[in-house]
Amino acid sequence: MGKQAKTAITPTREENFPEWYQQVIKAAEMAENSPVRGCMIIKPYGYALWENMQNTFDGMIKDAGVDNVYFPLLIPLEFMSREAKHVEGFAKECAVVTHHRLEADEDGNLIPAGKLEEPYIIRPTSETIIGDAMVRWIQSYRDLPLKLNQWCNVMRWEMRTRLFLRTSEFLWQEGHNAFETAKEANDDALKMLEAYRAFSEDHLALPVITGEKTEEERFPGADNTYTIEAMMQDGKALQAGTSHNLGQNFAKSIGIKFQSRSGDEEFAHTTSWGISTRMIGGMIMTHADDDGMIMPPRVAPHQVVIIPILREDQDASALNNYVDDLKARLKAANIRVRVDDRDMRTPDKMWDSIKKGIPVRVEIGMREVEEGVLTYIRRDLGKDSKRTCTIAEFLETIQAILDEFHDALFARAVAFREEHTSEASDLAGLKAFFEKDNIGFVRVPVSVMQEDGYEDVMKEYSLTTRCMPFADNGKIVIIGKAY
RNA sequence: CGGGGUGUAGCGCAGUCUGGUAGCGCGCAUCGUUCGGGACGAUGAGGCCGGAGGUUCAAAUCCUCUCACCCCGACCA
Repeated sequence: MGKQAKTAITPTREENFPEWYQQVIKAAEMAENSPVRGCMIIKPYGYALWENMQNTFDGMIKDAGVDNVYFPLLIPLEFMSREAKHVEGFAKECAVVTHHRLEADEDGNLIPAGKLEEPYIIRPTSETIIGDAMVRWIQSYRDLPLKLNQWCNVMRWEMRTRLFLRTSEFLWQEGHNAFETAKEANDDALKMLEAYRAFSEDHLALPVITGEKTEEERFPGADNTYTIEAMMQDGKALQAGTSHNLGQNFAKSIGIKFQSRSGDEEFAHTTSWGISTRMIGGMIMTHADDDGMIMPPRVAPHQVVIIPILREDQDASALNNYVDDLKARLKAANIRVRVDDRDMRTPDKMWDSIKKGIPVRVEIGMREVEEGVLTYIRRDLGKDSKRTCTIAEFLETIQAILDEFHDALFARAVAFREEHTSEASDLAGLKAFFEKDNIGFVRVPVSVMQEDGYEDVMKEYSLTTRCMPFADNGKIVIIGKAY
């Protein structure tokens, strides 16, 4: 009524984008802040999404000939210092384990005791400890390529955190591959980036620009850093995944060598590549609207929600049988379906499914039961998309509906990105764009990075180079604000 | 680590200046009427007022110390 908001989420994107983002997560029950500073609690609905993402991408990793492994959470401090560039990159944000026991003092407070001879750090990434194993596992060119991946948590002591986008602890996969030749390694870095692009676009409906990072944005110790960059609805960029060609840099600093075909001792060429729970943040900021989340169907925890609608004076058994039967048939068709039979008012269930972004909502009341039909609504199109069809028809078309849903989400995101991408030929043009409070990306010739005053402009508008798109053969660099 | 702010019911807050034994909204529970795009009424449960010490007949309120968290700046997927 009067005090009722027009949108399910307040504030709207327009009013306050960062706050809107937090509220979408809260309303969809995906995650919340934890008692541990900077760390999140991923709730069942959010974790189900992550599991689906993992399952899909894990299959792609295995198709690429990579084996899964697991290495320890703790890394000997000394390992870090083996890689000078690594120290530069991560030392400032490492959590350090210095004790291995707690003792009670006279007041009963627990205090750390048993100081460790050598402290451990909690992995910010596992390059060094996996590299240490590679040193032992690789002796001959016959041991190459060696391709390893692990799904795990890592910790980086971030100053400012935001759910999914930047948390001190986050979940990811980190791949670490070693090769005989420079070309193989570079090809591999590009191949894994292509896997990220495919995963992102074909499964998350997240359009990305593939390209190479500029020198200033490159991963410490990498020869090349490749990236997928997405544009959020506020025009900011999100680096959604990176793949690094480390050349022989890493192998040299840690000692990964092998006997080559000619019998000489050579250093391996390595790559590393990762995507994380950050991608979930990207999906939210790309797809969600002022009524909450919109889940891309291929990874959505529930693709279809069935809401039974029953008045108290009606007999539930006929409806229940009808709904159970439909559910079974959808499951048999490999559709992830949920029946919302919770003890809640019907309108509340509907809004709940909207805020959670379940792609297709099916409503079934006695009307439908009597006629052998169902009514469904697409989340992205809203109540005007309401259709009634027979059960048979629905079963036949649901996969196509979900595919169309995916395509529509993707097309909408691409259109947004295109609308908010401009071209400029020089620094003055770049400055003019951001001076006017425009949002989005500006494509400029790479020579702009050489212009006098370039750094001042970048700093003034807090801009960063996002990437040099492959599509432009390294002639263009995309500049924008970023997460 | 600098600058600013906040700790009172599950959540969001008022009360603090001007001490008098704790309140509002949402949520939660029960009952009734409701239920196809956010319902309403009635009743009810729930609080060592962040912690410690002090002043006082009396402290959420005043004083001292402490802890935690948030925001803004320097780093990052």
